Amino acid sequence: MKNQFVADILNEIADLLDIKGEIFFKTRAYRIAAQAIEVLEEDIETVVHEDRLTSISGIGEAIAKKITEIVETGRLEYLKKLKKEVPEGLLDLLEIQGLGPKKVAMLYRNLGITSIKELRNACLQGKLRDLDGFGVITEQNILRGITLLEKTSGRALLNVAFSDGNDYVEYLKNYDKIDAISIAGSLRRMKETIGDVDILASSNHPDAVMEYFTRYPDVDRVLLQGSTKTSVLLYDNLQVDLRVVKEKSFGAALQYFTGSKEHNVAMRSLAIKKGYKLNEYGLFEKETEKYVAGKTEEEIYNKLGLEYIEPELRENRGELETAKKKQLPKLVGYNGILGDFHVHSNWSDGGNSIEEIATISKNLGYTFVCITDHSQSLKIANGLSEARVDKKIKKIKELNKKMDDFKIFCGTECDIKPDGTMDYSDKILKKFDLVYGGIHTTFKMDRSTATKRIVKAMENKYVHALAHPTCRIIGRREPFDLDMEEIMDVAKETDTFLEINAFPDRLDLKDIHVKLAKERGVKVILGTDSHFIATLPFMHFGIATARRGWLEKKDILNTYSTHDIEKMLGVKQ
DNA sequence: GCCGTTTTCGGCCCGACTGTTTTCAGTCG
Repeated sequence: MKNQFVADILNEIADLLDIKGEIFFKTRAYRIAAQAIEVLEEDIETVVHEDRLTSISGIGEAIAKKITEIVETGRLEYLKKLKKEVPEGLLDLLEIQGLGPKKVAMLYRNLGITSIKELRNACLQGKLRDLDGFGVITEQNILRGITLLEKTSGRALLNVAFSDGNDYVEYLKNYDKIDAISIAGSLRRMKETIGDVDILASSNHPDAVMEYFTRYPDVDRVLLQGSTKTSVLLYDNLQVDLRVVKEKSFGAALQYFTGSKEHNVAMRSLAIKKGYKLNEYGLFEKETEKYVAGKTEEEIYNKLGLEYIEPELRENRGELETAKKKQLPKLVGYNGILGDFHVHSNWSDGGNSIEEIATISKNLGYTFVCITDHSQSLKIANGLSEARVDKKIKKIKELNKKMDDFKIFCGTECDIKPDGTMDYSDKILKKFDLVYGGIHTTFKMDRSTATKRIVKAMENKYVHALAHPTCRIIGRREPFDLDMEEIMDVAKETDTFLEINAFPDRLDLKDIHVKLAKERGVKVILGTDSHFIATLPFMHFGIATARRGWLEKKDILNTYSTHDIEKMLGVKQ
């Protein structure tokens, strides 16, 4: 059973209880428990069977009992009972911006509204304005919220938010009343998807800055405007928030608005334990309210007895404890990668020649690139027949002779067939510098069959690496339900590298699996899966994921010299 | 509902903005 499945149920309970009007702290307890399970690195089933649930912080007797029931029966009576009391459609209403549990409950009790469709009709008929706390403007805002929800379905991919956010910051940098500026929020943490872009600035003229902010050419609509916080919606439906603070609070605010929420809660608790109070304006002595720190993030972390924690680590996944012991990893740098292992050329379904890919790679500062075209059975992608493999190897050999200080590896992304065998014979596989095994067909498989399929591929002695291990496509295809612990163990035994596929809609392995790999001693390989040279810079997002998984240079094949890589892959000189 | 060398009961992170009010509740992050 997936941990996510259990976490989703607990979050659903929290939402339902919220609408029922339960006390805030009870519903929060369910959300905290859900989060604890989401970041859990081991299988929740194992924890249940070994009776260790209550040893997880945030899970007590009552929730442990419910989790046990979910794991053992696949369902939960309590949830069934709640759903009888609270119509399920009300959960959809919570997704609408500006609607929370109190208002949703009000709509249900007074107007019997249980779906977005009914809500829209009620708004259009002006039925909401007579309810306590509602008005004409609320009706209009709800209608807008519904339209937005239908258009966006929530979150943006990292690359979209990254380029929108950085463009916006460049625009703001031109304004002389802004003293300091930074991206904050989940974008600074480089999370795989971004709900909205947070930008933080320091200035002594906040109102003027907000005015300038709202005049950005890509702004469709100003959602709210104040002197500390202003939100706008861009034409591509991404929301951007700007906060403006005084210089001496910039570090505290940056820390606070970078999050994650869970990291901040842990930080605040730690501050309280040490006799301080931490908020977005600074770190203060609890008794005297005396300002202690806040100009930089570093001084706040240090005052609390912690090493500086990189934004990518701030997810409350053990970073505070490790920072206390001064044992945080020295994360791989964004310029620490020497080449891309996963690139398709026009020999299969890519858009560029091997020469073009090599030239651009060299311009990016790389010392190597690996061309990994598809294998023969993937006809739709013009996979290479065995005869064409020999031709391609010959071609790359010739190109390498002409290159100074740059190496083109000849690889393949060889299809792993449903039974776990490879799409090329060992005789052919042997000829490549690097063999990725990758799944491109038959995605509907149960956990044990899918795990066996991948394990069998990794056990092939000519397979060096596993491409996009869970095969997810963010927003479009669910990941394989895999026994990740077994995958990790076999990867370790067979010296198989697991890929972080850097393409923004894959980012596969994802951060928590990367961290698991590191803890299991499994090495990682980075590739963009580019089919056009324009996407080679997506490597940045793969590195971000590596950093979110606590990886250092030594954990990643791409950081080694060409000579060392050849040795590690067993390439014939 | 969870948690605890300040507590097994009484806390639980907290500030900004909006829209509704006429001092505040709800929502958001």
